[in-house]
Amino acid sequence: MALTAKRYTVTAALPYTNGPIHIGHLAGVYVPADIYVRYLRSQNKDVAFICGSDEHGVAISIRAKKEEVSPKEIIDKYDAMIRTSFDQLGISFDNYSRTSAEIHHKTAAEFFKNMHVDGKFIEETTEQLFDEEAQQFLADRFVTGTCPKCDHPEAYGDQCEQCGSSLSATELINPKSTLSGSVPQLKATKHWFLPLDQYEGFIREWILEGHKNDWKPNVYGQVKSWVDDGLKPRAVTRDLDWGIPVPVAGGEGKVLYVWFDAPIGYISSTKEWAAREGKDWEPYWKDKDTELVHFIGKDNIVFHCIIFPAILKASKEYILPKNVPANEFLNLEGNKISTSKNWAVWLHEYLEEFPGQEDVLRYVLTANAPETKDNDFTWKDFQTRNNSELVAIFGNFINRAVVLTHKYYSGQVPQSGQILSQDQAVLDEIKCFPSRVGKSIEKYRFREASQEMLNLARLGNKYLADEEPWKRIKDQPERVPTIMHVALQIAAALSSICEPFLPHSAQKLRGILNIDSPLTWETIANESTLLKAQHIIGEQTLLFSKIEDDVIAKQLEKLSKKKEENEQQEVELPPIKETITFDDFSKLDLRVGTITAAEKVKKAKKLLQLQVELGNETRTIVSGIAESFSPEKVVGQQVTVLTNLAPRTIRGVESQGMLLMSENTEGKMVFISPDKGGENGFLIH
RNA sequence: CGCGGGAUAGAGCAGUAGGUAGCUCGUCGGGCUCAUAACCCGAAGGUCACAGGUUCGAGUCCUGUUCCCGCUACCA
Repeated sequence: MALTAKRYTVTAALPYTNGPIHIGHLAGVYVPADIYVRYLRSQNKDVAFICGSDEHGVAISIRAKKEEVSPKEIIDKYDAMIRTSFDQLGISFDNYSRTSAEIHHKTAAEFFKNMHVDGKFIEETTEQLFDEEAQQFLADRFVTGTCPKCDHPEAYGDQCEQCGSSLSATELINPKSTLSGSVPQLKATKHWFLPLDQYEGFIREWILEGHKNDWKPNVYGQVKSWVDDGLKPRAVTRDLDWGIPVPVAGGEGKVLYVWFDAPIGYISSTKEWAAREGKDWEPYWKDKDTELVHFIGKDNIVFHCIIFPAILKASKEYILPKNVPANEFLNLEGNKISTSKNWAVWLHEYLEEFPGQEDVLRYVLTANAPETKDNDFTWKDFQTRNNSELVAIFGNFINRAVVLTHKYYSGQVPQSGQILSQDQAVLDEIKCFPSRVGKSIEKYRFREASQEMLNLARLGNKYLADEEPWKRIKDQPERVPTIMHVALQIAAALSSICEPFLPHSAQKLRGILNIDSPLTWETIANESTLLKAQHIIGEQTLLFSKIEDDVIAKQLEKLSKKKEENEQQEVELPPIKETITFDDFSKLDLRVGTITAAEKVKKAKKLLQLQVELGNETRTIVSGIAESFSPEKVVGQQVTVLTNLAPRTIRGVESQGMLLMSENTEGKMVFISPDKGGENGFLIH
């Protein structure tokens, strides 16, 4: 492994300025990226740590329309918020830009133009749904209508929730725009496509063969899945008024697809930084001796491992990422973090409620990072990790060493006497830590690295417990200077080793030990004396403080309040449909039935194929309830059946009727079944 | 359905050249009292999701099954 590259370009996923930053973002991307970068800097490496706000895309445009403000107001608000909170947490970007910046518009447009000139795109005109009232083309998700496969009246343009089939918006019967409610019309529109299929061989060779062993299994597996599935051309332009205008002829009224422009934002941001620092940006993206690393969450894998590399490859000269250490997701108290449901711990709120405890959050998110699978953040765990790891092990060791030094030597590092074998063992052990922690970081195993860092504090506690200077001071006072001397060396080493993980505390610790400039890791690995005899250490203060139960209780209470609010919101019922006549109603043939057999429908996630006994006959009915009930559970269930619904073939099975179902607040299906004593086949009226 | 990731002590996680199952927290017992009731030592606690198979030997390889997450929504 070893850090051999001449320079490093490290990027962290561009946060989307549609909301503030929460702990999921931090654990997945920004904290690990920051640890990695701080580590590189501690090794005196040339690093550019690049990020910025991602400010284009449909979502922002839609949101602006709904709130009746300009997109700019939204992005300005969140960009400012995100910047401040990153800064306070100590995420040490070399540059944090934004994709609405002029330099980015220029850079992205240039990329597009050059690729266009080189014939890297294919152009295609298709018919898409257009909302006259809102004056815009509709993304599939913004169209609803009747599903052509199962007649479900509220299918989305990309997928029907009822039968699970994936659709395209133009297939929907009676389509409706979710923006204005009007009926959209088909309209021809031209778009530019990046023919990813032409890059299949390149991706296969580069990742599937070249990075089989050094990339994380989740990343590698995801890429393999996409490639094996066959890559298809992907549109890189959109009909939208918010974004970077397509800079070639025929592109009027169209913008670059947000996923085309966003990763280029890394490059624009690098340019911005280089200009400010008086550097040349190009080596950071074009020199073969540069290592490019993208920190992202798992949902971004395809963009960073397939689309962006294809763009870089097409533009020549550019280097490809050395690694893309994507993390999995973090849950909160057992539930998925969700911006829309407000189910999150927001960084800006945390910073306000836990002033001076930025490092605690950094530490907890590192120690419990979702590196190999989704993990759960709980406030209880947060408290435990703070109280029994940071406070009890790390902070307490420092405090013991400092208090004893003040007590016995008025704060002066004592001259060590004869070094015994156990002292030497500890001094030797200290020297191993820089490479031990470093190795884990270089392998992107930050959880492991943080625990290794803590082991240095454990070493200190054990050393004090074994040598018992408070006893020796009575029976063997000549031993004590050596013991304290060694203990202080551990404390000094800690002040630097912990820096990537706990930058604020590292600084505080340097204050406590009165160390002016940080010790380099190289010094720690090679020298036995980090704090010389006679050095005066600083005032004793606590490095970390305990978090009491009531603080945690308050956070939990806050969350349960949010949960209640969510449930209340979900109870919002749709309005009563328009009045019908009795004749209309009597057309429905509703009968009591009993499910006698059930099995899953092949190739469908939500469907069960049921045999329903209706007195004189047994019918086959396909129903979208597989996610709420297992086949065994529904057998014997009495149900209400709409028997005169026109038969329809769903996934190759003819369904001869429909079960009446309702849904509860958790989205679980509920049977509308007759009270006890209903008889199969009898009419319901 | 398919594809990808995951399933290991009460909790969170390690464990890929297959060879007596580890770490942290928690629990229990002991020690110590310099320290933020902190620290140190020891112990209990696991049929490594389930079922088969390969092997002298499998958490580790193969097959099948189950459950969770993602691929699919303004979210890493």
